[in-house]
Amino acid sequence: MNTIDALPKAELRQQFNKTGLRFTPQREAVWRLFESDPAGFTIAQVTAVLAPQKIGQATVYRTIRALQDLGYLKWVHDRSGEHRFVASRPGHSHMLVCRLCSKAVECSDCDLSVLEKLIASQTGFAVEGHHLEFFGLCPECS
Amino acid sequence: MNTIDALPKAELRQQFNKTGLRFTPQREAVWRLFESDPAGFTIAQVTAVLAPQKIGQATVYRTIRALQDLGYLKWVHDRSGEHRFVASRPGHSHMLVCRLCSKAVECSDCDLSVLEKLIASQTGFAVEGHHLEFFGLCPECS
DNA sequence: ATCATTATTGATAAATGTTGTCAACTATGA
DNA sequence: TCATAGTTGACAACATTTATCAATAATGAT
Ligand SMILES: [Zn+2]
Ligand SMILES: [Zn+2]
Ligand SMILES: [Zn+2]
Ligand SMILES: [Zn+2]
Repeated sequence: MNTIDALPKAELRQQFNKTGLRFTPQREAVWRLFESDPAGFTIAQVTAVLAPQKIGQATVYRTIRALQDLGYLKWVHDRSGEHRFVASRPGHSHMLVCRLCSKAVECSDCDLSVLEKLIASQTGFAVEGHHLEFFGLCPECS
Repeated sequence: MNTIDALPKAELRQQFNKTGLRFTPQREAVWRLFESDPAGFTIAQVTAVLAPQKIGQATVYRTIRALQDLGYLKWVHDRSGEHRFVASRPGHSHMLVCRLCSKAVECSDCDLSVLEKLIASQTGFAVEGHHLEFFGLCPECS
């Protein structure tokens, strides 16, 4: 059960190539791992899981950064405040993270423009963007 | 120019003591540093600044965690995604972070309940809380 | 103010986490 | 198929975080 619909392999390859990056088996392995679990992984977890497949940690770091830059990976916060990476679609969105099963689902259609205008008028701050993360219980855990 | 009004030293001491913690000169020094600059600091910056005062990095780590637990320190993200700590008042709030001068101001009175209800009805997620961070330009940098 | 209690400190070491290097390798477009 | 240029992983170098512990000092009670 995935957070997002399976991403065509060709699309991802194209996105990599567009930036001069190559879509290698190692990078595909990292992506497939994220796609396999909507709860996401910390970097340490990814290296641990992929170690048997002989994928070096340098590659893990590089790939996670690349996927982030392409918008296919976003981070959410753990209870302890550390970052966990989660598969996502490119573009701005918010994340809903389950307190129990840690599943994260992406939410793209929430509008904060009213709030941003309110802040602008109250504080004089010119808001350009935001990061918003929700936590609670997913339907299955409720 | 501080983000927040100066916090009475006695209040902070009391908050520490209430939890069985002691308000030491080292802890006060760390707090004063955060209070002195609304842009906040990364852990590395704090240790660098306080090194001449012979404050060990272990103490810095311990104190930052304690201040966080008491609610007097919150983190924001800088461009690279790393955490910077900023003085704050206990309780839930949002942060407005300036893209240019990095100043962070706390914003306590924004209501997301409407949005949370919308999410609940759209996704079945029972929202319990959130983390919201704005970025843009402060009045001085606009 | 003095004291006994008990948390705190900082130096050091140990453990983790992250980035740099580079020769061998391989995905890509022509 | 081939030349080009990005990628890999082992390893080292570096950075960050946590653990230890004897000496020190803040606290609440007296
Ligand atoms: Zn759940
Ligand atoms: Zn973060
Ligand atoms: Zn809020
Ligand atoms: Zn500014």
